[in-house]
Amino acid sequence: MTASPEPQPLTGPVEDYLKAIYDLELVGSPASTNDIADRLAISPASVSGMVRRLADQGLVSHEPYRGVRLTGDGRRAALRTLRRHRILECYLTEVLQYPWDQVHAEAERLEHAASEELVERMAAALGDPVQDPHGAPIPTRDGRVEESTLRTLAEAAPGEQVRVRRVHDKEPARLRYLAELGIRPGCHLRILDKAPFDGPITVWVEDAVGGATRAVGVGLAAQVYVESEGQA
Amino acid sequence: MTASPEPQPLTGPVEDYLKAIYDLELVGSPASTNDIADRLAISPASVSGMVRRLADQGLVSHEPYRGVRLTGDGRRAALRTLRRHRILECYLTEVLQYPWDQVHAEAERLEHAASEELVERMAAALGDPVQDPHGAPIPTRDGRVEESTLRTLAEAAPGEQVRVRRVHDKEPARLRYLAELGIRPGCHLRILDKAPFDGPITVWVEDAVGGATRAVGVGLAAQVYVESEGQA
DNA sequence: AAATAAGTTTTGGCAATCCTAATTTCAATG
DNA sequence: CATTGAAATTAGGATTGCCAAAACTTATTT
Repeated sequence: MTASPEPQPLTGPVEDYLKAIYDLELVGSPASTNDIADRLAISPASVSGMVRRLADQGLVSHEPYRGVRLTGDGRRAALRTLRRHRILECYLTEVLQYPWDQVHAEAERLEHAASEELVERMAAALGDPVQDPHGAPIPTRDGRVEESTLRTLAEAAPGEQVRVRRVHDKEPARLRYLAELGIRPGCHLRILDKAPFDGPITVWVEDAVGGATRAVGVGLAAQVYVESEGQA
Repeated sequence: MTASPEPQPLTGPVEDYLKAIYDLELVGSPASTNDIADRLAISPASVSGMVRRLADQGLVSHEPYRGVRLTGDGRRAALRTLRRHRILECYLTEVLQYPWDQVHAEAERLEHAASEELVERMAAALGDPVQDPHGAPIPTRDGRVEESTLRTLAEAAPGEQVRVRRVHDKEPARLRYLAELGIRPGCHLRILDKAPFDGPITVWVEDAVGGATRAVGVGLAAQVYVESEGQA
């Protein structure tokens, strides 16, 4: 039995890069320099520089002009950070009553400073949650996640009944608006109509008080992940 | 009525310097380069460099070869950080059941990342505590503290009865040992004996189960602050 | 006053991260 | 196969923070 090697502490920026690459890789292909740059709002040139350092540290493998992939170590580090981030989000929401749209930003800052110890105490206080307030799965202590491939609300067809599983968490304004509409993980929707030419999607929100009809633009609908529950 | 100017966010190291200078200034004289260096465990050369930047930012005033003093802005910033630190310590101890000797290190990391918002939510959850687990006073939101000048246990005379008000918090090992002895803020001691030549101080610890006699070296006793409660 | 000890500052460097501008590479097109 | 446009990389700089070693100031001692 090999002792699990103590993961050396990474800097904040390094953790951010690894998270971004992890996320970009989820769709299958390696993460491109530009995508990483967009995601982190820094210049592509800076990404080139950092990617070399990450490769030197064995956290990613880099094929020039082809993109970046996490190594085993890199992936484990990314998942540790993701676990910290998502447990922090749960804790801020459930225990400290943080508003839905603010938890992401706060967790983003805390995740680099919080120790495993602290995060595990929070997880225990919450009874080891399995998903964060936006529906994202929380990696286990030993680095397992089940990242389900979900369709977005923008892809659902009229007549379908769906359950919202997850929503994007980066933009507070959009989150506040979704909350207003009553659309949040776990809620049930029926797709009533989908206007042509990328027009709005009209849905029936079961869980709103007495149910309600709402129109959602495609841009927003593309950030809402759903799971099919049947046809009307 | 002037609007309180939004304090710009400071970097972690800057906050650490300000806290150190605040602490060193408490004894009256300006903080010397070497003292700051010792406190932060960095070289005097680095302190010189940083002190210039702090002075440029108007956070400290610096008389070369004479020492450093916080300006009004610097003092306010130091107290904000101190408030964050101490509330975090309370929260970790009371809500998350952190062991006494570990809260300082965790709070030290979190204080630079936690927002006012988060800290105020924690303070509210605790009912606005006025002192941290080691007995240090918590500055109010508007930057008031009552830093009482206390004697140390090393200065107490045999026959005195004292109440422990505060203990140094930086060294986990010493804190664990003090906890073992039953010496913590709020507890009552009677000084039984003080051996010559900086020898140990023998005390009767009221609050230990059934009371107990303990011998404490001067080094440790100098880190325990007490308030007189009478003579035997 | 001169010498010395103690403390402080300056100098010159290094590492991590970021930037802009210029250059190189890849792949697609005429 | 030469051109071209997009994407990526390198070059050259800035900033924040840190350090070790050299140079300097102050204060004390002879």
